[in-house]
Amino acid sequence: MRHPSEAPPSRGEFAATPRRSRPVRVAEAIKDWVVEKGLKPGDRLPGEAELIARFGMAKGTIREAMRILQAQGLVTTKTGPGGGSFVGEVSADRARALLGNYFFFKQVSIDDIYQLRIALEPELAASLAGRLTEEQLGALEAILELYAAPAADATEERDQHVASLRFHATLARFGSNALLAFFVDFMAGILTDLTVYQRLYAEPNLELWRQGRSHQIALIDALRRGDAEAARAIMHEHMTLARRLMEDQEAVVMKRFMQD
Amino acid sequence: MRHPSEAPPSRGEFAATPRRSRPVRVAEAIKDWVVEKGLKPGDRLPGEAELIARFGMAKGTIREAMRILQAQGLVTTKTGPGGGSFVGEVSADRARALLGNYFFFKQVSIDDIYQLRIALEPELAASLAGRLTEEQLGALEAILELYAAPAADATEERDQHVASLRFHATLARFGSNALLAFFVDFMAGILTDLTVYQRLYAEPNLELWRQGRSHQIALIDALRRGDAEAARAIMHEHMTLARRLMEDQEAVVMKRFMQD
DNA sequence: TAAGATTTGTTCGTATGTATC
DNA sequence: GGATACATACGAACAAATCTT
Repeated sequence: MRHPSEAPPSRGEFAATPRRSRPVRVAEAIKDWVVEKGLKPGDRLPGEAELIARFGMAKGTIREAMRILQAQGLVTTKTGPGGGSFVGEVSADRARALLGNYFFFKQVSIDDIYQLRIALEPELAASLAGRLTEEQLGALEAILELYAAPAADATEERDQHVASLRFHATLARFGSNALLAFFVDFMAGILTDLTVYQRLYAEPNLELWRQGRSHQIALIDALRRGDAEAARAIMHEHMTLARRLMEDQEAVVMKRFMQD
Repeated sequence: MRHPSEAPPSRGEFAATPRRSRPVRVAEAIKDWVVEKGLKPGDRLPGEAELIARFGMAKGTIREAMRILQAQGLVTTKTGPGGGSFVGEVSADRARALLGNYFFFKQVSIDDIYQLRIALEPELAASLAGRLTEEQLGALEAILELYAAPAADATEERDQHVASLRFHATLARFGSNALLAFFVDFMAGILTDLTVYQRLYAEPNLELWRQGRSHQIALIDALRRGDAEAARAIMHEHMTLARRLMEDQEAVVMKRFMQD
């Protein structure tokens, strides 16, 4: 026998489960262990050597398990002394990418996206009224400055639109409802990808620029005044306008897998 | 030299990137390759042996790369003849789990969840009015039957509440807007986890049962009649009621990592 | 600056498990 | 049941990154 350390692979774990491979079982065990121990982001995980001993498995197997956790953003790993694996909070970027891949093979239309934006963004705006610091309001105004003048050509138009989406993403991140913030941010991310990779909004549109900008200026004012209903109404109008301007853009989306 | 097959590890990929490990680089290359080739779910990927040759890397490295893709739900793997790796559509379950982990360390309140449900579920209901088949309507009515009688004890109450959440999840899946459907389903999933793992709604509440059920019956009727605005209004009332009944439940959520 | 220690990263060769024919 | 084709797992050595002295 070459593998004397072959512990009885626990035929009695649970009969119902379709029998997963060892690395995924190890990964799940580690997840459970983290929850059980109440570990928090930054806390140390056992090193490779210890895991090899604890699970009685080969190095490669353990490494594959850690790769699974890394791919899901749950642990980070560093080499060198003091290095090792650590519990990691899943970043917003990674969560966006992971979720984006779910929609890769689904057909999502521009209209689908705007159905959600119209439902969510006004809610976000309303819930933020009167709750932003001057610094945060200033950050929003700084983004507005990026498209203070109308775009000269299609390229500049595209850059401005990306910046405008960043306005919404920034607003989302200021929200205290992490769920709402993520969803809004996610959709801004999709539209950003589209503009960058797909040349949406190719035609400079002076009217869009003028109205969009005035909406956002009015929105900042309402937020500063703490007028939730005004903020909601302005955002609703803003979204409705944006959707109407893209009515002919039936394009399906997701031109790539999202990385990280 | 022990590693003569060490091809120049392409020092010229991109200088800016923080230098990822080989497995993640391979995983990203495969993702790009899938997109480039326009592969679809079920299509074959090169086997281990071929990938080893193509990338000039060791088996372990390639295996770690495939683990990353598996963990993200992008490929599935089978052993045996005719086996190998295949492009896989990310399942809704996996997407839910992956996204759920993002919120693990964040504090999400019941109120946060209901802020979203109130914004989204009425929209979903409205967009489904008049667009469901008799079969789909029947499926919804079948779920309603699961709690036709008031719950006798707390356990039964809990089961009924889970079933009631399944009503919403089912409705979500009938939606044609994949984004909206996922978000609604995701929140039903969170609440289901809470009820199952955390004994929420411990007190049988006859009034909740009566009103909730009558809402859902009226909703099905509106959906069948094709009355979008009625469906929206009923769902809004339903959600508002549900939120009010949990106002004291400030509990934070996410008691475990979601598996698969 | 340089050497050493520590920890993950990668490789190679071999053996085992599993599903198909 | 045996042969085949594939993933899965093991183990030992070597490489690279990073911290300490």
